[in-house]
Amino acid sequence: MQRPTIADIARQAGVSKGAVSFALNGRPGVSEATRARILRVAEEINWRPHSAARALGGARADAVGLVIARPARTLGVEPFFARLLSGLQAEFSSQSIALHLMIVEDTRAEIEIYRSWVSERRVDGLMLIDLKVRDPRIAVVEQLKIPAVVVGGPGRHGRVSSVWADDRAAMLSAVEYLAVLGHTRIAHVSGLPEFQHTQRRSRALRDAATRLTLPRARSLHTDFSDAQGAAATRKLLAGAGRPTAIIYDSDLMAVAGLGVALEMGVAVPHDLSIISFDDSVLAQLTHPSLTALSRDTYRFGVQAAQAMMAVLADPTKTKNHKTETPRLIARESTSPTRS
Amino acid sequence: MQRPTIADIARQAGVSKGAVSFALNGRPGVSEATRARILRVAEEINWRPHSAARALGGARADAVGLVIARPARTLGVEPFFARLLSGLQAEFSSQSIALHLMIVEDTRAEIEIYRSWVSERRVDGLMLIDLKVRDPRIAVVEQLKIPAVVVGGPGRHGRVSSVWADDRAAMLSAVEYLAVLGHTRIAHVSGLPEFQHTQRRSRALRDAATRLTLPRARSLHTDFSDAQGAAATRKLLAGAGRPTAIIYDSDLMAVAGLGVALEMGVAVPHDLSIISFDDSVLAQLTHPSLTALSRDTYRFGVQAAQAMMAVLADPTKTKNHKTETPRLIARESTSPTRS
DNA sequence: CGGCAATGATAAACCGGTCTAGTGAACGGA
DNA sequence: TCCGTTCACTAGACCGGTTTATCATTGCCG
Repeated sequence: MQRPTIADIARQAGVSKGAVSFALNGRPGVSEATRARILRVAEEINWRPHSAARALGGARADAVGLVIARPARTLGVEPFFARLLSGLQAEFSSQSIALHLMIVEDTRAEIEIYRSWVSERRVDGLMLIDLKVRDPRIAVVEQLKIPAVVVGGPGRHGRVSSVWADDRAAMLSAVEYLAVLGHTRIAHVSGLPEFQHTQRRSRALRDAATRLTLPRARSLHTDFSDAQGAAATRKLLAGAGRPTAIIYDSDLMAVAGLGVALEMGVAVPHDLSIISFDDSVLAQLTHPSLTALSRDTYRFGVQAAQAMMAVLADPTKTKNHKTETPRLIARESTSPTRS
Repeated sequence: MQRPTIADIARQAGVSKGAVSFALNGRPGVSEATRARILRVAEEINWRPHSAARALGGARADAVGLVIARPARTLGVEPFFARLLSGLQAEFSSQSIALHLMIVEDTRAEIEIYRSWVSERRVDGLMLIDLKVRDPRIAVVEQLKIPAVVVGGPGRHGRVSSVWADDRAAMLSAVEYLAVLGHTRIAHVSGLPEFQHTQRRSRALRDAATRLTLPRARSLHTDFSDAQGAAATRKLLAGAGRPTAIIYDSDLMAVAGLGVALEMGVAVPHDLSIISFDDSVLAQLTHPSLTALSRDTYRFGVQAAQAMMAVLADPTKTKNHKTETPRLIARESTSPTRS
C-alpha cells in the first residue's frame, strides 16, 4: 500500500474517518478504548499526516518564515546570523516547526516573498530582522494579518511583538568602561545607518559623550563588511588627534580594525583600545584577544522563537520581550591610556 | 472577498474551474483568447495559488529540505555552512524554491525528519551533507524514493547524485607545496574521522608521505571545534620532533592553532608553517594571514542547488558532479624551513 | 457528403485531511 | 415510564486546486 491515509486506518479499525481524525488529534468524540485502538493501528501501518491536506482544511502550516535581505554572498562571513539561526531552529524543532528560509537582495523582494508565502499558506508566522527606521515591512505584516515577531526591536512597530536587547545600555557600559580607563577620544565604527539598532548605539554614544564631556566622540557608518571596517579604521588612525579607543559594531569589523592597527604600527592595547560590540570565537582567537560586549546570540534566537510561538498561540497578545543586555567581557585589547 | 480562488476567476471569466487551471499552468486545452482573459482576471483580483491545495493534488512542494546534524550551538562558528547556505539559496530562489531547514542532534533524528518531510510532502528533494562512511541516510532516501543530492560526495552512495570537490588532489597539492619548502615533518589536524571527506584527506596525506618519504606524517582527529583544534596543536607542539608544518581541516581550527603556537612561543611561519584547508575572511584577517586551500564555497552551494534541480527535472538521471579543486593560496603563515 | 481527428471547453472525481450536523443508544431524573 | 441529555460515532460536505472523461464544434480528407 502506498502511503497510508486515515481512510486506511478507519477501515482497519472499523470506524469512520471522522473518528480517526478525532482520535489522532486528541479531541473529544471517541471513547478511550476506541482512541487507543485507532492509535495502535496508525502506529502499526506507520501513518503520517499529509501536511498539505491538513493545511487545506485551514490548519497550521507548522512552519515559520525567515527572509534575510542582504546580499547572499556576504552573508556567510557574519557569525551572528548562523548563531541566531541555530537558536531559532533549536526552539522551533522542539515543536516540530520547520524554518522556511529565503535570502533575497532587498526589502522590496522580501515583501514580495512575504505576500506569496502568506497567500500560499506556507508559513504560520514571520520573523523580521534588521529592522530599519520607518520599516515598510511592519505595515505589510499588519495588513496581511500574519503573526510576526521583530527580532532586534523595539521601534515603531505598532502591534507587532518584538524581542530585543538594550543596545543603549550596552553602549553606555562600554563607554563608561573606557572613560574609567582614562580614554577621552572614543570612536565608533557602526553598521548601516538605516538600521534601528545602529541608530540606538550611535545615539547612546553621543549622549554619553555629552554627559562625560568626551570631545571627538563620533560614529562612522559602514556596511558591516570587513573591508569598510578596515577603511574606517584607517581613516580614524590616520587623522590628527586620533582616537585612543574604537568600538566596533561587529566582531568581524573589530578583527579587521585590529589588523589595520598592527599594520600601521599602532600597538593594541597600548596605543589603541578596541571593543567589539559582538562576541564570538573570532574575538577570542585573535592576539590580542578582543574585549567585547557579549551576549548569548544562540539564546537570543531561542527567545525569539519562543516569542513567535507565544504569538502563534494567541495572536491578540503582542509583547515586547527584552532580553539580556550584552555584558562587557574585558580581554586583552583594552588598557588604561598611557598619559 | 477573502483570498480569491480559481472558482472566483472562473466565475468572473465565465469559464469552468478546469479551464482556469489549464490557462494558469500554461497547458493546452484553452484557446489563446480565453487564456489571456483568464490571466487578466487572475491578475486583476490578485490571485495566488494555495500551495497546500496544489500539493494535495500531488504537485510539487517547491521546497527542498536540508537537515544539518550537528549540535546547533556550535554551528554558528563554522563559516562554511553559512556560505554554503547562501549559495544554495541564491540558486533556489531564482526558481522560487524555498529551503526547508532544520538542525538536529544526530543522524537518527535527521532520518526521522526525512521520513516525516517526505511523507508529509513538504519537500521535493533532500540535500545530504557531511556524508559518513557507510552512511545510513543513503538507504533511507533510496527507500523513500525521493530525489537527493549528496553534498561533498562521492562515496558509496549508489544511485544518488552528488556534488564534490577533489579533497585528495587538494591535500596532495598542499603537501607538495610544503615539501618543496623543505618540510618533512607534516601533521594534519582533521575533523571527525567518520566523515568521508576527512578520510579522503587523511588517506591522501598518508599516500603523499609514502611517496615523498616524509616520516612522522600523521592525522589527529577532532570534532572541528576550536577547542579540540587548539588541544591537538598543543599536543603536537609539546612532543619531541614536533612538526614544522600543520595542515588544519578548517580555518577555525587553524586560527585556534595559530593562537596556541604564539602562546607557546613557536613563531609562525618561522618555526611552524600553517595551512588551512578552508578559506574565509577569518584566514585573511589573522596575523600572520593564513595560507589556505581556497574554494568558492558560495559557488559550491550554487552548483549543489543546480544538481538538485537537475534531479528534480529528471529523477532517473543521476550524476556525480565534480567541482573546482581547492587551490592553494600562499599567504604569510608558510615559509621555507630554516635548516 | 460521411467519417474521423483535433480543438476548446465542461463537469465531476479526486487528493487527504477537518469539521459539522445528525443518529442511535445508554443513562438519569421526575 | 417517559423525556431530555450526554456520549460515541457516522456520513458527508468542504478546503482549492489538478486531472480525467466527456462532449460539442470545427475542419480536413477521401
